[in-house]
Amino acid sequence: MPYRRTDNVVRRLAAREQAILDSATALAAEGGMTAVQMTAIAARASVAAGTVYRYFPSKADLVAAVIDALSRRELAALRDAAARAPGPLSALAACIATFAARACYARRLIWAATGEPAEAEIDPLRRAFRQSLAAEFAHRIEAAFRTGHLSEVDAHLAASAVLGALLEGLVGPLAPAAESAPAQRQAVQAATLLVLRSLGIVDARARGLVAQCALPPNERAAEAQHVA
Amino acid sequence: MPYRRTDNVVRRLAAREQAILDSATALAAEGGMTAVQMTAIAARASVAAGTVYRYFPSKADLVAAVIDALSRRELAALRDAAARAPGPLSALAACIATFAARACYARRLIWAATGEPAEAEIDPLRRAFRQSLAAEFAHRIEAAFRTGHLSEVDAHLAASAVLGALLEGLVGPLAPAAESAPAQRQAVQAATLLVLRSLGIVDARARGLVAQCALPPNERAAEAQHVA
DNA sequence: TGACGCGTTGAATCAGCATTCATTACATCG
DNA sequence: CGATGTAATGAATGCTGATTCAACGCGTCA
Repeated sequence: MPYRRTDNVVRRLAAREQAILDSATALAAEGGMTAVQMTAIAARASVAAGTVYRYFPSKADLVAAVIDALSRRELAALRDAAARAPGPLSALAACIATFAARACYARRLIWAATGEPAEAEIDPLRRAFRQSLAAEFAHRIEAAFRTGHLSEVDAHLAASAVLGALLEGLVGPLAPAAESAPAQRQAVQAATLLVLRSLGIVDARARGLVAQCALPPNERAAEAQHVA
Repeated sequence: MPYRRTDNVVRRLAAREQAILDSATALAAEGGMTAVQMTAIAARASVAAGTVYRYFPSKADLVAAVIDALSRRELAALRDAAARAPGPLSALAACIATFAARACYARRLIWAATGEPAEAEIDPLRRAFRQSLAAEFAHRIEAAFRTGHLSEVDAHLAASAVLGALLEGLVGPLAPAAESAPAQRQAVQAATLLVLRSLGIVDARARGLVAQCALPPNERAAEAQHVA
């Protein structure tokens, strides 16, 4: 009878793969892309360097998996936030505010996955990540526009600009180091407001939308946990 | 009598230094940061690898010089555009539109100098470049705010967001490849409009400002030359 | 239990580039 | 024209970090 993998073994293998993935993610979140090195990843996952290659054929593939997982989590959160909203306009606002808040909490990781120096090999992955975020925004922008709530804009351009503004304003190296939680919340709201106004939503209304989006603090904390 | 450098020689040395600088800049503009390699730079400047080190102690210093020169050129252009404007609000608009237009023309170079993967060593330089651009925007935003033309905003945050929006919308990899000159001009105007609105300038007024900023085509072409 | 296959190990290998330096070519000067 | 100091050369060196692979150990099966 041919060799078969026990359930137990299958589980251990899966756990190990996850451990490697987590290790890589944690390193990225703590030290940025420069800290994502095969030996470091292996060490952190309590595994030998060669073992990593049994699970991921190359570093690029591993990083791809990390970014892919992050991408799925973030997109799901955005869609979820949008789905809870009563209409297209608040869905758009919720989407933006949610991204801003989450990006702020998982700042280093998001920056590593979108903006930081890295090998050329993995650049396409980061592009894909940005692409999907922008596409999500574009989708919401178009929906809100169709119901007549926005100035006419090129949704694609606007979505890119929104993404860039949030990333640069909140997670990039120019953004001030996160001090207190309230300060951070305020930054998130300010950024969201800017972005909503850029889409042609008048100031007063934009402020209303931002206020609506604010989640109760404990719920936000819970989300932050999940991101980390 | 001690050895002295003839004027002629001094000139040749300066020319060579400039050639090296130009070579590095051209490589960055054509192939991005990955193409900026010492041997390639040397070859393009018709010089041996070692020679580059007579002029720049390390690659980081050379890249620093490239970015510094770019930074000075761009900042000068922004200040110049602002100085021509009749008041703080149009100065702000001019500054934004000018950056947008120039970034669009020197797209690859600007992207290499601000957003693209690169060695960790030179990351601080890129940060400094972004920093000075953002500072220039912040300065104009504050001036315009003091004359009461803008919504209240955190100038620093707003400036970062503006920079991010323009970079992501116009020069980053998500931005559509530049087709025709008119298409590009339109993109520049659309991006400028978005950004002005984000600062709380109402749509109609923002459109007026954008229209004012449009330069006659030949003048823009001349500027583009200078950038390249 | 013994034979066998799969997963693991980690030191050795490989590759890409920046950087060095012994040598060569050239300028300056008496 | 030598003598001497300066600039240029480019093959060799060094470093960093991904990737490989022969030896090993553990789990599976008869």
